[in-house]
Amino acid sequence: MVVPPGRAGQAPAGRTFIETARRNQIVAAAIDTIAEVGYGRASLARIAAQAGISPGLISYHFAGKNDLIDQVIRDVQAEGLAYMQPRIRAETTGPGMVRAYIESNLAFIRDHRNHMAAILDIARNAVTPDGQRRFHRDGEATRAERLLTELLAKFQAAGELRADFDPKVMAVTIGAAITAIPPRLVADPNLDVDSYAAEIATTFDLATRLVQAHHD
Amino acid sequence: MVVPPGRAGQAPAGRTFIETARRNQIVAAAIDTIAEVGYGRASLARIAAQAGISPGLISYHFAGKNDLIDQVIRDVQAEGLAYMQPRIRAETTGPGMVRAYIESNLAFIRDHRNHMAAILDIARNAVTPDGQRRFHRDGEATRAERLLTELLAKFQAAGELRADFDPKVMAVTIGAAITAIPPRLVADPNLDVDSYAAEIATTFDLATRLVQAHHD
Amino acid sequence: MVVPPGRAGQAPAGRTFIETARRNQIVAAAIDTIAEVGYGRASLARIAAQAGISPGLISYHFAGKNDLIDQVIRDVQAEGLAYMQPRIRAETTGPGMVRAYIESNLAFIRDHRNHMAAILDIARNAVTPDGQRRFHRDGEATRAERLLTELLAKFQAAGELRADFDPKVMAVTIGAAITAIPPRLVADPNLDVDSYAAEIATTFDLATRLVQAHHD
Amino acid sequence: MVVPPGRAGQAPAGRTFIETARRNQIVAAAIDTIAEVGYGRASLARIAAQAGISPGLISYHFAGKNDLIDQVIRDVQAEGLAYMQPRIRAETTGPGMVRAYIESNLAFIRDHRNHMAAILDIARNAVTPDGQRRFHRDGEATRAERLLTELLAKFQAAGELRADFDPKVMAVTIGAAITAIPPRLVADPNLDVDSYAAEIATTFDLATRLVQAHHD
DNA sequence: CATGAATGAGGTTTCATTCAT
DNA sequence: TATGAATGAAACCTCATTCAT
Repeated sequence: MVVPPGRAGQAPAGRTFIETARRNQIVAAAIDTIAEVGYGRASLARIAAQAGISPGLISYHFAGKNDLIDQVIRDVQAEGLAYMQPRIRAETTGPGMVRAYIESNLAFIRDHRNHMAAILDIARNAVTPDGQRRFHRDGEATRAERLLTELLAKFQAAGELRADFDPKVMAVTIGAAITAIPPRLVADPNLDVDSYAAEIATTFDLATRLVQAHHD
Repeated sequence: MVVPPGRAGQAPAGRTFIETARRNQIVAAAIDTIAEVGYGRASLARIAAQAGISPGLISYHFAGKNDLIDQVIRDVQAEGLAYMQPRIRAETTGPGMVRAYIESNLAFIRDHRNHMAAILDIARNAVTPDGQRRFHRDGEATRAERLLTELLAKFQAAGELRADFDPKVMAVTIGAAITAIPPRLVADPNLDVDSYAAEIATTFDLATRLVQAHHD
Repeated sequence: MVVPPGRAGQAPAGRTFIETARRNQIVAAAIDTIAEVGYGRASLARIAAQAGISPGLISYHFAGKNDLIDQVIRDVQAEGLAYMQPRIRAETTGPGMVRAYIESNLAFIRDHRNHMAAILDIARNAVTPDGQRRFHRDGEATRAERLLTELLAKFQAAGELRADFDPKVMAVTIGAAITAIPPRLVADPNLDVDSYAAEIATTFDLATRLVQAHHD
Repeated sequence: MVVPPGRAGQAPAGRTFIETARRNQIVAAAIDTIAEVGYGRASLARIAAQAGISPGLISYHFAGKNDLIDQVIRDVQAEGLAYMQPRIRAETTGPGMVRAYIESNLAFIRDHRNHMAAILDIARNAVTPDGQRRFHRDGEATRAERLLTELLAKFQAAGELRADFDPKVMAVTIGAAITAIPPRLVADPNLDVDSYAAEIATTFDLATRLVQAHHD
């Protein structure tokens, strides 16, 4: 059902081939389960059933539920960045970068329907044993958000984008527009992601491009 | 901690004064608890502790957890619409409406920090006993989203906004930009909502206004 | 809904007229509620709702749930005996007594559909706070059963009934045949109690009458 | 305490040996608990205590309390029918069948003291979550009652039993006489079931046999 | 490596009972 | 007298986690 996570096949130091395969299988099952029923209902028993294994095996391969969830986050983030970064870095103009960021991000979402839905749900809901949120604490930015903020600021400084927007706020806004899509895509598999992408890209192209002299 | 919900003081038919007060107190405690620990961890026991009452008392005043949650949704939605609608309807121009929508929405959020955070979390996470999502099913639009879609289409038809954007996609995008704020505001109470609002309003002003002739 | 319990109107020593009326009203509501939903689901709140009063009022008039239940038993038993005894005592022959016992008992049931259903359900289910059964302990016979046992033995001794049956076993058997009816009558209000009564009376007439000489 | 339910040792498809043993153990504990304290007080916690296990383990092996109760019913019914049917079918005469029905039923009760007491209590008290009775709805006959009704009608048609009794009413009456025994046997372990059986068998032999010509 | 059995904590809910008004 | 608000215990059930095999 799910495209296997990107690190599949890699065997990090100290892990056997089988162990790596099992971990990847479990992570994939976790992604599908969370995307389908939400983080709150994604019990280890359900994830195990999705993977066709016993619940105890998850505890054998991961230190606990949090450890599994961390691996999901790491895998999906790594895969997403691997997909997006070359496409963004290939752009040399400000507007080109903005468009590439949006379109590559949504293309990744289109091709990995459950991955982003899962980690967004995790980010919003996962808690530590004492009830603190495990992610999005203290308003800290996500990794992608920090990258985008830096790029926007760089092209502003180069005079390639409108100078008078706050790059952090714009990055948050663009990020919000993108992260609105995955849950809708899960709920409606026929959603036309590409046309959403084109609309959103145009929206933020207009919002960030250098303003022309004009007559009001 | 929380601004009391808007219906406070009203005693609907068949409810005593004390009952109305208690229900409002419980709804307020639910809003604060959900905003703080998330819907998934907002057990009736925790909400009761927040309100300083026994868990059983919540069941005495509400038919069940779903009934309480429904009341939270109704109260916050009613209060939000009561705040926003006059400010939006007062605008007669397309750009004015877009700005008023964004700014009134964020002003409401600024003044009722936990309310929107709570109902957004509920909308994303609440499920029926059989595991179906109770809200946001099948990608259906929220009430506010439908309203904004209609307004955008109306001003497009009137030639007051750029004609070639999809009003539904734009409404989703604007909604996403706004709903990104409440969790950040909860996490960082010093967040300057007004400056966020101004930035976002400008962003979507540029994205939706009639495009001037210009030289690329 | 229910025919008011028989003691209505009597004001035992130390009880005001209003208090007696209230107690009778509550007992009647308890009978209907137990007959409808069973003893296990007949909470004080539900009985109070059936009576149109508040739950606290029941606690005011009765020392506790057990006290109320005891009153139900006493009232229904008293009323039943008041109806049956004269009809039974009027009979002078053994077979006549057997028939009168069965028919008067079922006539009382026919005219007070919920009363017997309620006390039978209570007898089978009511427990003390420490979990012991409150009635039918140690196989002790009911009041009606003891009466019937004595009558059967008397007419056996008089040579009016078959001598070689155990009067206690026969009383239990007759009692079982009768007590099978009330729950069926509650479930099927159209049940023809009179024809049941005639069949059962004939059955036990044949079973208890003096055996004729006959050829197998 | 209880004779283990009849399916013990059988391992239905998909169940491990241990699981089958545990399920049988839990069913046996449920039977004893229900017979002792009644269905209403037979909480899963009490059944677990009776079995010497934790309450959660019952939920692990059964989908819920209803699932466990259903298994109790199925096991006891299957075992009872397996015991009674051959003994009844072996009889070729009407009076023989009536006697065999009563005596085999009570012999089963004598040898499985708690089994019938438990399922009778369940049948009278078990309800669905919305308060409907789960068994004995709308006065519908039990399985054993239907069987007996058919047999009585068959032998009536064959001229082997008195023609002018209603076979359904007679079946209800015989069933009532039998089901009166289990709770008494539970309350008084010294009850002489066999002599009860002989008395009851004679009672219904007289009530159903062909009436001889006689002089009134 | 892997399973399935088992536990104990915590969830929502119902209910008899008490008490201020 | 009567109400309705309130409590705390106990019900069923889910779940992360541990452990013998």
